[in-house]
Amino acid sequence: MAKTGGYSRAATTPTLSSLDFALDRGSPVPLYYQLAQQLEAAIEHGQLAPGNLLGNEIDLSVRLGLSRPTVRQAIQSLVDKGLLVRRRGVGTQVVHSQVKRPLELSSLYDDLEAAGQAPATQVVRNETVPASADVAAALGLAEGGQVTVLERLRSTYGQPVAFLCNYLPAGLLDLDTARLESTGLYRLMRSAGITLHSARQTIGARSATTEEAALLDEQEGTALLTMQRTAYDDTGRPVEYGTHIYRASRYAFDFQLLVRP
Amino acid sequence: MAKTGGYSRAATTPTLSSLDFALDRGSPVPLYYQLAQQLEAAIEHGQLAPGNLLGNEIDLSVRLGLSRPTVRQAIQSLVDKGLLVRRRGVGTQVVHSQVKRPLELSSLYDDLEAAGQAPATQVVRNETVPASADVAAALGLAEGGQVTVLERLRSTYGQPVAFLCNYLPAGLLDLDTARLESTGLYRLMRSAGITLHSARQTIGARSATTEEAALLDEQEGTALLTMQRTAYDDTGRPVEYGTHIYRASRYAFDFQLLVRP
DNA sequence: CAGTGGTCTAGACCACTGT
DNA sequence: CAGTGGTCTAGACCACTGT
Repeated sequence: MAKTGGYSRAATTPTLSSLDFALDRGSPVPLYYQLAQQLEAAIEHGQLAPGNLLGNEIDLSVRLGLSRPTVRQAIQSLVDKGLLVRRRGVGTQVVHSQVKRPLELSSLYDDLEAAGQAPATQVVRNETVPASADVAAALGLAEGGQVTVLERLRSTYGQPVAFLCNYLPAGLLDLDTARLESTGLYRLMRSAGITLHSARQTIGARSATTEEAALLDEQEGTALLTMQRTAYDDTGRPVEYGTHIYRASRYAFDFQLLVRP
Repeated sequence: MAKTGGYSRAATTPTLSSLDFALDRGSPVPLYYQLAQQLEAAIEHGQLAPGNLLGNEIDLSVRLGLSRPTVRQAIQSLVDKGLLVRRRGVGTQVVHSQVKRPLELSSLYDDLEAAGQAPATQVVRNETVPASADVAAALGLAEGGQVTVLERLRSTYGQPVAFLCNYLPAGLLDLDTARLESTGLYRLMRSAGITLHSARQTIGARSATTEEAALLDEQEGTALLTMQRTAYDDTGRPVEYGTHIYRASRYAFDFQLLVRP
């Protein structure tokens, strides 16, 4: 194989070298972030195909007029997203199968809306009560501490999808029934300045009781999907505990997992 | 408030300043990783309590004899794990509620073993067949391409827990029935040098058919938990597609989610 | 052996936070 | 205003990979 320095290097990056990245140093958007977004766009639009090598970091930084750490920061953020793979001694490649959706703390409302299903919510209960032992434990409160309990029936096209029971520390945010019927709980929390950071979820299944079947327009004994979740804000304080049941005929959990090394 | 440089700074880090971190520059373990592990241990053992401030990065780097980027790299890895929170202008704190388990691509075998349940596996089917359309699509193969199909019944204490059906590209690894009965599929894959990187999972529920009920020692119509998963290696190639059913009375999925900003 | 990413240094300036 | 983390530079040496 013929080998000339510049030529062979260019040959490993047929598409990347022809892309131009526009970096704006006047912008408040960090340079590494500008680069990451443009690389992501190039991957998404197929200009960088799966398996393509990116070219080494040093060349890339020289070509872009950036320092190597800045280029690495951009690349690392895409590695974290699962779009690129790095191998020492080999190079940085676009992954073969793209991760479509990163793992997210799923919001039923957002999921249904994203699927074009126009979710509707009926608030069945919205009051402040003393916490039972299990709720207090989940929310890190003293037993008998005040919590707001919400019960909501969520439907699409006039058919119930899920029955949601949630507990929140009283006074954490304003839980207006009208607003709860027009949007999701997590959106309300976000707009109140609460940043969700992590959650612990348990997903299981069981047969519907008579009451549950009636609520969800199913027959007694039908298989239901169940979820319990405690969500934490960015300081690690529990902000929400929920027990949900879903009609298995109308809903399933869809996850994209990334394995962190 | 009395304020003397050294004193007030020490006051914000009552515990950290009394901890000593032992960094070994002769070790092949990176310095940032040594620091991260010692910080993590200090958090786990309660020497750094939830809400404690870590002290600013500059001081920390001077005290440890490290550069600031190295200290930042250690801190960032714990922020990624959900153990620390950083706020510009405020500082770095230990989160209030610790993330017990990071999100993982769960292996039923490992989960059961970790719970002290001594899982046993019976291989019901292990053969190479042409791929059906759905299996070929999931694995990115041509329809009719060769795939290995595995059917396994997993039990603990002599009672079935799940029935697992998996498809893998033929020849990807040696799937010895005896080894499959003594360990989990993911462990076999790891020991064959396959690094799992991401997966797409769907979790749902449905009623057991007569055959499924018989397999799992349940009654027809019982609620079952179902999972479909396609797993990808670190280059993004699909390496496994599975359809699993679980006895809801004996198993539930337990997840720890981190929300990436 | 050449080429790659992994780690590390010693700075600099800035944006944001809370008093 | 002082203190914090966020971004960025311009290097250095090393470990690993594949030929």
